[in-house]
Amino acid sequence: MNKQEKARYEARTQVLKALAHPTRLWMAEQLAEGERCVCEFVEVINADFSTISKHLTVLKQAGIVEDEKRGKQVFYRLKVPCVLKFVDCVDAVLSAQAKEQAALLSG
Amino acid sequence: MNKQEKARYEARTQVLKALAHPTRLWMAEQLAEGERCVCEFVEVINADFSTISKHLTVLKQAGIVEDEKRGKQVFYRLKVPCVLKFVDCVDAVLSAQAKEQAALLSG
DNA sequence: TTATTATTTGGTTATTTTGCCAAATAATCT
DNA sequence: AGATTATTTGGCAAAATAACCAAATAATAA
Repeated sequence: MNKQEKARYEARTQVLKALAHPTRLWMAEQLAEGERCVCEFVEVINADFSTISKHLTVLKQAGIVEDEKRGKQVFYRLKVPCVLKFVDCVDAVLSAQAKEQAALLSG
Repeated sequence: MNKQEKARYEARTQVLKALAHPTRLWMAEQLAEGERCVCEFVEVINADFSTISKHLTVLKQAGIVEDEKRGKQVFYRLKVPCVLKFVDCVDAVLSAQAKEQAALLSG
């Protein structure tokens, strides 16, 4: 693996890392249904607003979301809809694991 | 978000986290082409063999790969092929970002 | 202009992750 | 049995991440 390849894998990893946090993954899914302002997340998520803001910054820097300021509020939008498809595969992994666990217990 | 929902997002996150490391993502992609024994990774990846073994354990515990011991060697296989599709989406994110950067520089 | 609201940024601490080394295990070979 | 090879496990130090608080910014309202 040369330098260029390595750089590519590190870039990919940044995107995955951005989604690899419960709050951020949840927010990304919410944004799939339409834009949200930071204040909406603040109302629903049980964390300091600075924490939420920082999570959104992580998603933004990863290129997953974009933001727009309108008045006093900042709205975030999902930029890359295919992020959703992640979840289907992840759930496939989880259900496969659940089946295995069940088989181990019963048999 | 209730407890059950929260647990679900944490489980999903575990799978994403497992892939969110350059070495692990690369190994997962290699395994998509067919099984590999640990020794093959050790030859190619510039890291201690214990490090490589631990990375494979992370992938295994996330339910992404499975292992089989044959003789002295342990072979790993990709259990959930859809993991590959991650990469397509991730690359879409990256290329969108690259375009933006280019636009910023030129305009 | 001052006050208020919405959000980001800086700083600090706690937690998690990573990677190496050394030691333990397991299978094969002599 | 003892030696060798392949891999995992335990432990530790360094690096990265996460969450909170306080302070800074920005837009609007009074």
